[in-house]
Amino acid sequence: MKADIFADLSWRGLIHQTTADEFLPNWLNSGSRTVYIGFDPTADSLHVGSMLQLLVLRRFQKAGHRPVALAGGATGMIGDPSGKSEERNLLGVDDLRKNIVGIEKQLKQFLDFDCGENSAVLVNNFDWMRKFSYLDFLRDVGKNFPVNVMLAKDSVKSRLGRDDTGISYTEFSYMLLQAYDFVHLNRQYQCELQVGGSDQWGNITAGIDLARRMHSVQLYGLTCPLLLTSDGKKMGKTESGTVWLSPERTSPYAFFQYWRNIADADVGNCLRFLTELSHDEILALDESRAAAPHECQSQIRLAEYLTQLVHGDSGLATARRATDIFFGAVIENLSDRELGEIFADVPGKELPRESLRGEGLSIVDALAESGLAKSKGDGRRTVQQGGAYVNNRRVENIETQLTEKDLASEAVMVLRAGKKRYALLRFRDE
RNA sequence: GGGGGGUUUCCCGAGUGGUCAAAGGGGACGGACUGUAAAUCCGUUGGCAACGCCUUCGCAGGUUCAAAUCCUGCACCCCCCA
Repeated sequence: MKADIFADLSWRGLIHQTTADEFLPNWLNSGSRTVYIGFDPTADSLHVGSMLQLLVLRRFQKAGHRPVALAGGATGMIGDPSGKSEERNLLGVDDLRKNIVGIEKQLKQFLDFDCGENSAVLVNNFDWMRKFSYLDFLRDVGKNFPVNVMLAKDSVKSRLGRDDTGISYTEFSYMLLQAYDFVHLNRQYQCELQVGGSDQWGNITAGIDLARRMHSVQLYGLTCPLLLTSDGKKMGKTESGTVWLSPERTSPYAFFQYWRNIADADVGNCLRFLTELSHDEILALDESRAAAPHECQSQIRLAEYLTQLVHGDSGLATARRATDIFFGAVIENLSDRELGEIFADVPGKELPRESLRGEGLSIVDALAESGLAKSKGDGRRTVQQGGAYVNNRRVENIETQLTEKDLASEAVMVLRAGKKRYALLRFRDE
């Protein structure tokens, strides 16, 4: 085998729990194994939390194992109660289908599907679950689940004995589906190891038990820690929402900035969990962070690495250029298209081009129109306090009139109030 | 059923006839500092055709040259006694 995957995962802190601590290291190093992780289609894109799982799968592949990525078309219809304090709303079938398509696209991006022996496999559990009749499922699968064992699982226990919320039969049955997936993948692909977040332990062990009961085979499980910040919150959530992998939902710039702003206390874990940087480089970054925290070398390396990985070279380039501009570089000689990319997250307003002719448009009116100022008085104040910028040049004079020569590109002008609040004005011809 | 207190600008909260666009604090915003952090400091914080004008102090009327402030009615909230 190419590398000692278990030792690497362990060094990175990616192993939370396994079903066979003694056995797994040698087993993984002595042959190519098939490993599976499931992904929930709760949205049409994966987010930062599931990225950790996906990257673990990728690590397995790079170490010579065969990864199976499962999109939960069937399980998504039911809803995993693990880690949820309340009953879920079921997703509509159409949404689900759309989500599966989006997620499969992302899974393909991280795994190699064309590398011979250990090419990745993409499956959707709807494909085999749909064929099951309810009666068959109860006889073949349900019979193997003692309810008293199911009741003891954390995911179920945490929902029982509460007055405000319970658990439906549907969600209660969820673990049977996931357990059966493991058995099915074992039969069809000789999959023997299931990996998941630490909240998946109950579902994974359920699958291992089921395989033993149905086919007398021994399977294995490994869980990873959840990606949490040092104050115990889920990573990848900001005030403005979740950080997604798809550029439609989270622009490369916003993605880059998320990592660029990770707290010192968290960035070490992120480097270990989410990058494939060498141990030496990570240790060197740890040292540089202790010695010169203000240089943010760890954050920058992390942001560049992940943006490149998720959005590619061009995404990274856009993010970099946007970063320069968002932090004050004067904006000139750009095209409408480039500005559109860079300011993808920025609100805009259309105005007739006519307003730039003659006298021009006063800076105060422009701020008010763009929404950066609540009123003209507010805009006036912003200028007087030195907080108004056009194309990142500070506007000193309250009397300033904007004309066509203030355009940053063919038809767009970039307004800014304060350090970070931007807005675009687009001037269209009549 | 009786008695008392309250309702103020984004929030809390002062103001009890003119000097009130309304103290103070919080929040927010701008500036400085800084590591794109935190803290700190300074400034701003109803609108506008702006040394002036208009709108705002629960709602609707009234007294007055002048009302957030006084009177009447209404709505809602709180407390005490039955």
